[in-house]
Amino acid sequence: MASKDNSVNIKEALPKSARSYHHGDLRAAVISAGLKRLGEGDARELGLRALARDVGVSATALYRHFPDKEALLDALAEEGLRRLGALQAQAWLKAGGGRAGFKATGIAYVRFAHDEPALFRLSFTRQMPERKGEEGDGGEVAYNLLRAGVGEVFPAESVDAAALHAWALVHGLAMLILDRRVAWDEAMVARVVGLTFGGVD
Amino acid sequence: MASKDNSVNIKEALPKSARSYHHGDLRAAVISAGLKRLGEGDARELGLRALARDVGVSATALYRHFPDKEALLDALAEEGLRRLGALQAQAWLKAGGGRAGFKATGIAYVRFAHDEPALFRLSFTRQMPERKGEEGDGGEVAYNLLRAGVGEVFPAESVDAAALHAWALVHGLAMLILDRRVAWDEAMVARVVGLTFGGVD
DNA sequence: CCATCATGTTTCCACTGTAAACATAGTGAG
DNA sequence: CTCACTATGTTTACAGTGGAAACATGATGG
Repeated sequence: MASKDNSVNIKEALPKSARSYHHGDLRAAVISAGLKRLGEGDARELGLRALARDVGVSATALYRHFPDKEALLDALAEEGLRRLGALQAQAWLKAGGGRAGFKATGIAYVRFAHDEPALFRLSFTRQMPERKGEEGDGGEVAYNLLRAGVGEVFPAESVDAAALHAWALVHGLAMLILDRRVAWDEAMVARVVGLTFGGVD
Repeated sequence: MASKDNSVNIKEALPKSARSYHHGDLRAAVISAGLKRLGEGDARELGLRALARDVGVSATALYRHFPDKEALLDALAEEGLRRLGALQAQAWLKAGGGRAGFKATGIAYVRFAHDEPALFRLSFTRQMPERKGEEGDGGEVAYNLLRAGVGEVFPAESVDAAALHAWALVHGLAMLILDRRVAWDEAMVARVVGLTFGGVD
């Protein structure tokens, strides 16, 4: 139960702390390094070796913590979803909930994609590992907020369709911006999101 | 002008025809092979070598026709956009234009993504090569249809915002389906698209 | 007929993910 | 305390990748 806990500490891979064999919680360190690398521009091809070098460990050491590279990327993706959820929750609160709050979560979604393009892309451009059913996957916060928001804004209509509509809108906007199909322009984003999410500015 | 013409002939790489040195228009053959491979499931990592083998030529031969792998992928992506545009145009006509036609183009967009996931992803998940300004890029048909449709459905509102809204909606829907965030369900897609695109069933 | 050039082949290299064998460092039982 | 055990990390090795360089060949135009 409590053994498979993720949720990275951004504490720079605590040099000497709790469960520390040789390195001191490598798993967290390598994820942290991966996030940093994704944050900078040199995203594409974050190689397994480069990542290991960042952390000061030899490449194959990572295989003690992840079965393969895909698993490592999955972990990074999960952390991305968690951060997205946190930003949305924050936006919702700051706007005081309701219609305005819902719109704010939508804008936060797109802004996150713009601010962390590599992380966002990694988080979503990845075949879902077919949920077992339980086990939080980091995207939960975002999804619950979505449902709640939809419930408030479209109380009468089909929640399923409306929720999917809202999600697809912001996700498409984010993707089109990431792939340079449309230029980043926050005012424009706000207007477009407003068309569906309603609410005042 | 007429020298850089793409637009692949699907004629199985015409064995003996016009400009045929050793192979007989390899460029077209390799693109065709790439599309086939994308069409089947074995999409991920369509390797340069495997592609060359498909076509019966040795790997480095491809470099006579494409500066590097990226360029090859760009060509495939362009063909994908062309096909998408064609399907949308067809859907528009069959529905008789107008609101219903516009909605049909939206549904066609998502259906294309579902039917050709690898090709769709490749076509869009690729940094735009910063248009020179002229030079059709295959996505033109789709974009023009979008503007025209928006003009008919939202004559009063801001065309820019409405067009972006419509595009983002279908694109997001497509992406979420591709990445298994939501299940493919044509009826649901039609309903969601209808929320924005309006029009009868 | 031959020089040229477009096309294709061979060979090679740096780099990648990862398997296998080995090394080491903490831990718990006797 | 000691010693086997296990979790962690290192070295080495290998197949596969995209791509450069040198060489081969076949069409073509003077």
